[in-house]
Amino acid sequence: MYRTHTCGELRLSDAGKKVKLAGWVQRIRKFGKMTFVDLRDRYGITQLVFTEAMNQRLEDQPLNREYVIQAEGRVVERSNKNPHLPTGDVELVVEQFDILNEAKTPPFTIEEDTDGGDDLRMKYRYLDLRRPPLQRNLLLRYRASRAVREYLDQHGFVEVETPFLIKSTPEGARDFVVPSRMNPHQFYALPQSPQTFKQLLMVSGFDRYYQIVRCFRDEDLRADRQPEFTQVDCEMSFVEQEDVLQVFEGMMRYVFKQVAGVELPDPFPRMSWDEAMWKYGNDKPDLRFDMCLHNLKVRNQIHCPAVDKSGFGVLDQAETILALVVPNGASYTRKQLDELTEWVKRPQIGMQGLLYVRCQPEGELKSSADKYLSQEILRQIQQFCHAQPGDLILMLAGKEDRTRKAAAELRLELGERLGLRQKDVFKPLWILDFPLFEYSEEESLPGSVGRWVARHHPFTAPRPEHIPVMIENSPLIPPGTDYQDHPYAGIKANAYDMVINGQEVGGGSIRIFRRDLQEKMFAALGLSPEEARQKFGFLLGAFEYGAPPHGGIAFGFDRLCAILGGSDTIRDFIAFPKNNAGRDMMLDAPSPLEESQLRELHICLRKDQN
RNA sequence: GGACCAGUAGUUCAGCUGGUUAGAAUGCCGCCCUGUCACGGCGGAGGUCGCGGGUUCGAGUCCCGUCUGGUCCGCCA
Repeated sequence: MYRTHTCGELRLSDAGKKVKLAGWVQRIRKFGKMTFVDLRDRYGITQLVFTEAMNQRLEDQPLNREYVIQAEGRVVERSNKNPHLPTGDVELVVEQFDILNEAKTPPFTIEEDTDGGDDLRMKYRYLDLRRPPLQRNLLLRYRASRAVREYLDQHGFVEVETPFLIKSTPEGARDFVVPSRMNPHQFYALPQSPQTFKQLLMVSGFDRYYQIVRCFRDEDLRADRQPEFTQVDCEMSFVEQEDVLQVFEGMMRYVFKQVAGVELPDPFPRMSWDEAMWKYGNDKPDLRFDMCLHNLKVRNQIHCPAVDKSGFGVLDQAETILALVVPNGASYTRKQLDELTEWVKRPQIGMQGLLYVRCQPEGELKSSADKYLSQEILRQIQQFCHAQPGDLILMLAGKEDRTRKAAAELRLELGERLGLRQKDVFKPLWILDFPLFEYSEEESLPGSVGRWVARHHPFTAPRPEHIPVMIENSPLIPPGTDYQDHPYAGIKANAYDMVINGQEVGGGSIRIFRRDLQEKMFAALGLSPEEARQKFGFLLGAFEYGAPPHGGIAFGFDRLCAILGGSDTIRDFIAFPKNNAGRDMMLDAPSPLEESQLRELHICLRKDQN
């Protein structure tokens, strides 16, 4: 037996016991005739004391950081207690010890806060994972996955595994691809999600399915995006949107309660996609603070008469004018305002500038466009935005899409600077009534300028009242017409996203379950009947054998864990993550293959163009 | 596909308008220390300034290229 106790469990009540501990040497404090050693395992730290003879033996068997040792001795009450450690009332007086394994000096400190950069920490991930914060994160992840399973199990869901080696799909993200040795010149794709399989399970009658499953998407990455990531994938039969929302906000309430001790609201607030875009400029609003957008002018429609023919070109020529009110922001200095202006002019935001109106406490209005805008106009803008004396109005003007996006970003930035995005506050909501289609100008169909692409995925059902619009109209967008005027632009999906604190944690839809509508959808997306049969024949076939109405949802599990842990970085919640180029820095993958292996796969590499 | 930032000791970083022998902290090694817990004190070792080219009397510093890492836009149904 290597140990009788862990390094986190000894207390004053254990004093006098003879125990064995094993773990890693965290830190050594040497004095001439005695030595203290902090011994660490995942349960905690216990101080070992080497006195007299034992201290002598350290001369022959010196210890160092991260050595794995075993120590035996008596637990005693400390004369100097350490209130910072749970085990700080006691220490182990070592009577015998063994070095189980020596260790090189690690390249960074293995402590609560490390001195290592991301690069090194990823390369030596097994060392980084020794650190308490990462251990806490992985334990939180484990608790979250258990809570998910408990809840879904209690609600009659069945976990079913689906294959990883599947068929490439035309819509959506780029597929990761796996060559088939036994089928020369043919390739599997790794699933972007088990979408079609879970629908087939509904056709099979499984009724309530879930899976905590890895998904793969070969797209460019971000700090919070991994090429392989984990979803909680769910599907139910004989349900409408309302049923799905209730089951899964219940799940989220259960998980938050179990894992973080947080009570989420019952029910979750709901907001249409249109309202979210109008008030927050964003389909995943952060409701931890208000500061809604004020729509002074939208796509050349005047909502605040003061900005109509104001005589100020920036406003008069803008397609859209949006404003934000910073409570008590009138005290912002010129320097702070200039800084915000620079912020919106960054290429990623891309605005020409930022207009501001200070509502002085005495009632006077001071604007960066005083030369052009009268007090009367400013007064009307103030009233439109419901700005109080002492507040600051920030205005953005320009093209609708960019301006709305910039205003949304500015809102979040201001919320951040004002400390309104607290880590321990959780504001969930549902976003409903998404557009079914999105316009893509890159790909065109014959006789059409651009084409429609599925905003969610091609299996999403339209809202029932919009089904006729889809059936009765051609998806083609004739040259010379505006796609925004096309009937398809107004079709809403029977889809829903769950948003928490400005992050999309899950999304799903009621699915199409009739062959005719599914074929119409494929046609709308520009898939010929032959292509549709080739790519999705199995699904269309299944729909001919009694497919029940069904719908579901999938949650991004990595991100959910990060939110539960109050962190922005999902990498810290994945045991072995990849960097932003999709590289595993520890394995140094991906890597070239041996020629023999390529030959076996019937693959020959071609030189890059240019 | 594009933009920006960084690369200097094991590690985290400083190094101004180019100018003598490239610094700090921490870690590491040695010596001293019986109550520390971020122990303390004294001493020491440790550098191809990412790589290649250029400008210059002279480059860590300026220019060009390249590689690596990071962040973002596009992209991610």
